Amino acid sequence: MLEHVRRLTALTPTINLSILETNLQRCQWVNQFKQILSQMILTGFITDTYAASRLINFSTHSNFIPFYYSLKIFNHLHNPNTFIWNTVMRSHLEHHNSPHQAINFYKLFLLQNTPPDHYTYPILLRSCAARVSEPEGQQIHDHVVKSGFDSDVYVRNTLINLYAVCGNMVSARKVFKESLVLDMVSWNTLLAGYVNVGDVGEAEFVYDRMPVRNTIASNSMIVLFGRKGCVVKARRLFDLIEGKDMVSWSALISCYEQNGMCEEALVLFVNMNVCGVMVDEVVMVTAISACTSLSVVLMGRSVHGLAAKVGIQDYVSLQNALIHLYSSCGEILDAQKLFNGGVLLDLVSWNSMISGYLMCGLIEDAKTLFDSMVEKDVVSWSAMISGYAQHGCFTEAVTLFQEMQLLGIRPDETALVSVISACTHMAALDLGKWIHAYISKNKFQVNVILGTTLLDMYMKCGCVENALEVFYAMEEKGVSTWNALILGLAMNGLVEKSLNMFEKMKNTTTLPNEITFMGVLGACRHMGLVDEGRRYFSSMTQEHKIEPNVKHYGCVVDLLGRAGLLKEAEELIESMPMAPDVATWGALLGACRKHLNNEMGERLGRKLIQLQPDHDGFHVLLSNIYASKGNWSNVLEIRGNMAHHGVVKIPGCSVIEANGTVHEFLAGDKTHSQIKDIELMLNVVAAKLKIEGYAPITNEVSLDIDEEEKETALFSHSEKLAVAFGLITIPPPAPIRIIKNLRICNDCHTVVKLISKAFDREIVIRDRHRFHHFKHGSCSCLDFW
DNA sequence: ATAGGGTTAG
Repeated sequence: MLEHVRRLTALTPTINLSILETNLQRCQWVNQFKQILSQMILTGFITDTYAASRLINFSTHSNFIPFYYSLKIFNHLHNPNTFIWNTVMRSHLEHHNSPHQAINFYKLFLLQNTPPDHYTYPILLRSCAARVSEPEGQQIHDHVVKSGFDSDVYVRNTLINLYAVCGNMVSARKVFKESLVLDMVSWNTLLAGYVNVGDVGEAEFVYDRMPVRNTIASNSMIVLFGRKGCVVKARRLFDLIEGKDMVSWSALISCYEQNGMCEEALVLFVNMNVCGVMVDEVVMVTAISACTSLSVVLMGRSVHGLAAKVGIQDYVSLQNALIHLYSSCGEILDAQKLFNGGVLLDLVSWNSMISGYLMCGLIEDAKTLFDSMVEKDVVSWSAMISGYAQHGCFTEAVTLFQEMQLLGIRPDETALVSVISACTHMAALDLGKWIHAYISKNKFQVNVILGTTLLDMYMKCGCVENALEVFYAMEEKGVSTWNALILGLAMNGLVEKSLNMFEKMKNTTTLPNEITFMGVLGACRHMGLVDEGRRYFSSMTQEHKIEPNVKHYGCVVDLLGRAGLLKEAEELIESMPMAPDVATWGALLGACRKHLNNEMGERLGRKLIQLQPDHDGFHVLLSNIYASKGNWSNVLEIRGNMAHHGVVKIPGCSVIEANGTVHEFLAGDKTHSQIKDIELMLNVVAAKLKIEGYAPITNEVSLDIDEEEKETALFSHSEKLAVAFGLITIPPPAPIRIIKNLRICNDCHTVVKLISKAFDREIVIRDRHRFHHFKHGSCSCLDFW
């Protein structure tokens, strides 16, 4: 080592201040720096405090010298002066993102009996501000007062900033008021504090009383107006600014963007370029974000091109925004190209790419990338879990959540929401309850989204009591919360309570939306409240100015149809501004059958089968109409057509009893004993039905099932029907598979309707899409939202 | 030396 040093110093035997300055100016590599350092140690020049401070200053400000070098030099100094201490502390704060270390160095500094100067405290106060740590800041404030630097205007301004950043405007204002000297920075800092806490009144008060209003102050006000949704005020202020700078434009553009006025944001961005104002990566990120919201990939490409032209395309934030843009617009290859070619990628880039893949449905690619990550954060896990949940991979979502638990990573709200929604879809009540307990145990804040998701889960799993508990415990409730409550109660048959809750909602400031009215109209339908249904329907359009959607119409058509108002129902269908969906027509056809209006039923049924021959529902509805009149030859004709069109489906669903017990019915991982109960039930029904003299139309149906389908599910719907009519015996239990995208078919409906009639028992069946509520041999459905 | 603008998971 010593030999090495000697060899190096032999090249430049002497050193003094001017040689040091020259050498440092030329220094571009770590080895050159090492050479200078060795020389200084060997000549003893390092003990010259000023020379040492030049060396430290250089090393902390260069980007090629590792920070531990600076610290090593620092440790070798015998008597570092205040300047050197300040340099090291500032370096921790500014270049190494460790304000905590800056404060630790201050503690060492105090032990040295070296007096701090007026540069020392601003550095420390900024460190506290960076950590948003008011108690630490308060301590430094005490030191400031003791050391007498509290009259320094720089120190006072950084104190105002500290309290402002921590949101303590009382203290910020106190420091401001007690200042003998106030400059523009003091005013702007106080103003920025009120902007930070979102206090428009106080901010305007300060802004109006400023002796001089410069561009920085006006820009702050634009930001505030933008955050508060006062777009017009922001624009007016922008137009009044004499010397608009890049930040003024940037602030207004992001004001538009944040308030959903993305076209205006882009127009302003183009204008900014036309006016020859310089653009940087910050304003470009905002512009790209606006392009993403509007899905205008071409505009995004031109911003990308501009960034390349200006030479700032390598900024990580810009690349991340572009990855997000391209994957949102389905241009996943462009996103991938950016990601693979990115030089300076960060965690956000990886997370954006993962969510980009997920957005495009490339689940495997997302998982591969996720697995290859060396360092994952909560966002990575949440993105992956919620991606799984959104694509119906509920088992995978839950498995990944459990993996995350095993690694001891605390999930965030997104992960919890996603996994609860997976539980909702799978009717995995036990796991859902476990997660609820986990949330309570770990003191997670149950906010609107999380609370609503839990409430929704309990409602959709039939646990009304638990759902209500969650509802009442929630401090803040959003429209989605009320919707989950109102719809959930209606779904579970508590219709009166559902309507009561809607009346309660009217007393709050939360306005109902189209989903709320789905619940309300659905409740009226369950109860057969024709007048109320009509009234709510008109209040939705008249008072609340909500355009009814297909489902709203369908609901009212069903309500009218059930009440026997077939003509009115048909007229409503004809008045619809959009094409009626299958359920709407189904409601009217079902009503025709119930009210024995064969003329209308046959007319509509024949028309619909012609329009949509591949839909099993219409065939069944028409055959039911014939069956109710005993026209068996017509029934067989329609059933034959069904087989011809290949529309016989395999069903699957879960049955939820009023007490919340969930039975997997026809599919799902359940024990044989539960199936046996159902078998037993069906056989009893079969016996009853036979006595009542139903015709065995199921002969035909069971023949329609092909061998392949038989292997897929243990209970095909035709077998069930056959069982119900006592025509065949149940085959020995085979392993039951979970069938995805379960859908209750019409024959399954028929069976359960019969059960509900025979046992005079209400049954609620839930599949992936809706609740089926069976009562007295008829069924009404409420769709999920 | 202290004051103003942006992005990612749902």
